[in-house]
Amino acid sequence: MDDFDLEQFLPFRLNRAAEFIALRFAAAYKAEYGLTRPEWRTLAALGSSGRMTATEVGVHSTMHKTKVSRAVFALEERRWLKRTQHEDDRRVEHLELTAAGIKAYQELTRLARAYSAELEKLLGSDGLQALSSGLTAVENAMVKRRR
Amino acid sequence: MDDFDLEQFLPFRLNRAAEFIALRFAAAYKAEYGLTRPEWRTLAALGSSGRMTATEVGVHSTMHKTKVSRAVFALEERRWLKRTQHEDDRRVEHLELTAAGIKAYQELTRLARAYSAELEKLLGSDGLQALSSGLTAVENAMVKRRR
DNA sequence: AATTGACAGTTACGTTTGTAACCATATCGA
DNA sequence: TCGATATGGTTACAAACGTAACTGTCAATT
Repeated sequence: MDDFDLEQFLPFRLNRAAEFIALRFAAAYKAEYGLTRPEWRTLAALGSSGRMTATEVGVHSTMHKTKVSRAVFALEERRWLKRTQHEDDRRVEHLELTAAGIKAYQELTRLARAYSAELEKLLGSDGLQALSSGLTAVENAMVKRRR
Repeated sequence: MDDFDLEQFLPFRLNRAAEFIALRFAAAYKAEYGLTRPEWRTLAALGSSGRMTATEVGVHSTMHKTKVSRAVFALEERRWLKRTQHEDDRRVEHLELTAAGIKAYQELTRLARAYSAELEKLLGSDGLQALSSGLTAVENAMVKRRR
């Protein structure tokens, strides 16, 4: 009917691939821990980088303030995270994982690593390599076009 | 603190890239036509393949029934799409774009093509090539793991 | 000191989503 | 021919989301 093909359109393909790849992993932390994606990301950010502010978490994991805010609240309720006030600037709060949070983080990163290995098998190392360098190109473009 | 890095984790990278790439295009059809993504996808599917059922649209564009259902409703309200009943099976309805729908489809595919060109410049043809073959690998994996 | 503007984080509100239940119709098997 | 089961599509409900407005605090300017 026309020569446009949704199947070939990069935004569509990228979206579909991301949904497929990310959802399979999300299912794990959702089913086993009842975590949302923003919560998992916040946990991962704090777990790997240690103490951070909410804004820093947002930058690190590319999430909007409100998502971070809600995720922090949820993790705090679960006692996986505690806040402490910055002394010099009372607007800022430092976020840090509790012992329980660190434990959860470690279990989840174990899952994440297992999933990475599974992905390598699923995509083949060539496929993985191509995808990774394609993503790097996108990431470079993102920096350039940072709004 | 640990050797896991969210920044390196493929599901995260893929998600972020997809958000970036798709959102930039989505902004266009959202701002100019007030379309949602499911609506755009449905329009694109029907525009390029002609008459289809709702289920077929869902398969073609990997969307859940409910998304398709709502998108069809919205497009119908806008008079961009009309339904006709299948004679042999009254559960099924065939979907088809109206003249206005086809016109919108054509304008949007023009936008889509322009965006594709812009992406090539943004990512470089090497980056684009890599991304595309990486996505192909994911797509092959999706077929294998079709749930 | 008072005013202004910027910034960290939260909250309210309307929209979009996913899950599951649902209706209507069709098909299969006894 | 009847009952069970499957299928196409819709709807109800709760959860998640984005936008924008908000609170509280800080810094700069006067």
